[in-house]
Amino acid sequence: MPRHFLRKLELFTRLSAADRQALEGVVGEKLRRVGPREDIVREGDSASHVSLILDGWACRYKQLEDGRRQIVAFFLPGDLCDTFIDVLREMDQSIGTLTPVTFAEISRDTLGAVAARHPRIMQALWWDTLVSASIQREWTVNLGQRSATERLGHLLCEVFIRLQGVGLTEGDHCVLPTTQADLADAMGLSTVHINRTLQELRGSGLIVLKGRNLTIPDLAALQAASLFTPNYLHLDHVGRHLDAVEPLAV
Amino acid sequence: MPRHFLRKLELFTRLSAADRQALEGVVGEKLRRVGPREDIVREGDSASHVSLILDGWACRYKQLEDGRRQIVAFFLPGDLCDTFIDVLREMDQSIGTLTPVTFAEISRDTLGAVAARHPRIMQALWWDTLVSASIQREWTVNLGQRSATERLGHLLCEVFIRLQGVGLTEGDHCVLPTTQADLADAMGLSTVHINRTLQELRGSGLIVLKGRNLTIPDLAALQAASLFTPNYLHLDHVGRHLDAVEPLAV
DNA sequence: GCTACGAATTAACACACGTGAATTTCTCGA
DNA sequence: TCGAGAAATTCACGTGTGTTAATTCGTAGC
Repeated sequence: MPRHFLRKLELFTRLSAADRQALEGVVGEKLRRVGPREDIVREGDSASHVSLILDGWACRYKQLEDGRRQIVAFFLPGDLCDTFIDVLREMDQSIGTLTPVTFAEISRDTLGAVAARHPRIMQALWWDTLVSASIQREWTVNLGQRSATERLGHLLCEVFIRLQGVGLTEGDHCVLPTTQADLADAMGLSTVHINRTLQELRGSGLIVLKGRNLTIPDLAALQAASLFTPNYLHLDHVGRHLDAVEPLAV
Repeated sequence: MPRHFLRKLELFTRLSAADRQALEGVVGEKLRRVGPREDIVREGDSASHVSLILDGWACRYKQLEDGRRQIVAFFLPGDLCDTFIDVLREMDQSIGTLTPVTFAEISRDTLGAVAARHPRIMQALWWDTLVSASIQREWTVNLGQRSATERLGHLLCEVFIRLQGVGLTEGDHCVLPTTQADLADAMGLSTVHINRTLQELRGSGLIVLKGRNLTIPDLAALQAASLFTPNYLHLDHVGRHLDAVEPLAV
């Protein structure tokens, strides 16, 4: 069931059959399905649950008092939403869906128990968390320094490579189910300018975007044009770096 | 010695005398002192060390190929630099000083051992990590949605309150040892525009900035003008939220 | 196949912010 | 006290991106 998630974790470590089985059990517990543009629950119980996206796209966002919205992270299939982190009191940031989404609501107790019995899972979860933090920092760079074209190109590279990591690309194309307004909120640009920028990327042949279908004919070229380097996604880890990544006293 | 650090952790939990003593021992191990505008070491040994800022300001930044620099985080006295996180291979992001800095280089083994024997320290370290992540997300919002004035005002609110948390403010003023160029790199603005924006904040009486001395006569007013809400700093936690924050299977 | 509504696209105009460069002010060591 | 370099400030001008609003396109429902 959580094949994207498993596939992602295996980018980093090798899971045993028992590991995989344990994770599948956990995911089966409580499945939820919601439509597009809905908020995934986060009050009260939020501290006790983690959400694992099985299908569809979601995002973490913050809404300012005057209505401006900033998307600070995209959640793709296989991503864990650490909803539990800071929603303790004020829940300043929310998690909402962009498309219809199927996700598993996992109680932290359950996940904690599994992780305790399966060290590799624990390590993989850690890796995932650290990568998410790294992505967050890269978004800061993206918003702070890159021009609209670079910025959007950078995002498309990231999304494509992340989707690739969970087996959701085919050759040089993938889906891009977001609205241009969603992209605008993520990039800190207006929808009009997102549109202009997409045209520009299309015009220079760096992307082909028809409806929800995105094709990147020459990923290396798009990367170069966007000053994108994939290192921050840390896909180059394979097992032996485990010890270096493992956090304090597990 | 690590009084700022201890003070910060105690914002969140109550440490015993033994806890404090353990931390002080750890910090004494290896002190380092570097000048302004230097990089704090991060190769090879970086994965095995954590740096604790004792005095001075540092930052995490990324430099693009063409020279543009984005500061993605400020490290103030009492802050832990989780250098160990992603500098494993490519070390895409660096940590550098803004002023002369004194810091303790703590081996992760040592810190891990201490944390294992002192659960409250472990929890406090966790809290600190989660707050850092929350701040990072807020920076994304800041760069994406806020105007230059709001953005800079927001940063000043954040810095002031963080300094307050470690006892480095006096009444309504504190130091701001950064260069306008540093602020520019952090805010994704040009130095010229930082200057203009500072003038504007001065003009409206929201700040008084003379040399390195920053006064905020009416913090609430500055907060309002900057759409700042302190909730993301999670200073409202006191002990009893521990269980909710404690991460997976420690 | 037609309707209706959201999404994408386009256009005209405004302005926040960037750029380059000169000038002034600070800082601090000799 | 002076001088030199760094930081701050100011100016003139250019431009990337925002805003508003109209138009076209796509698509789901009837």
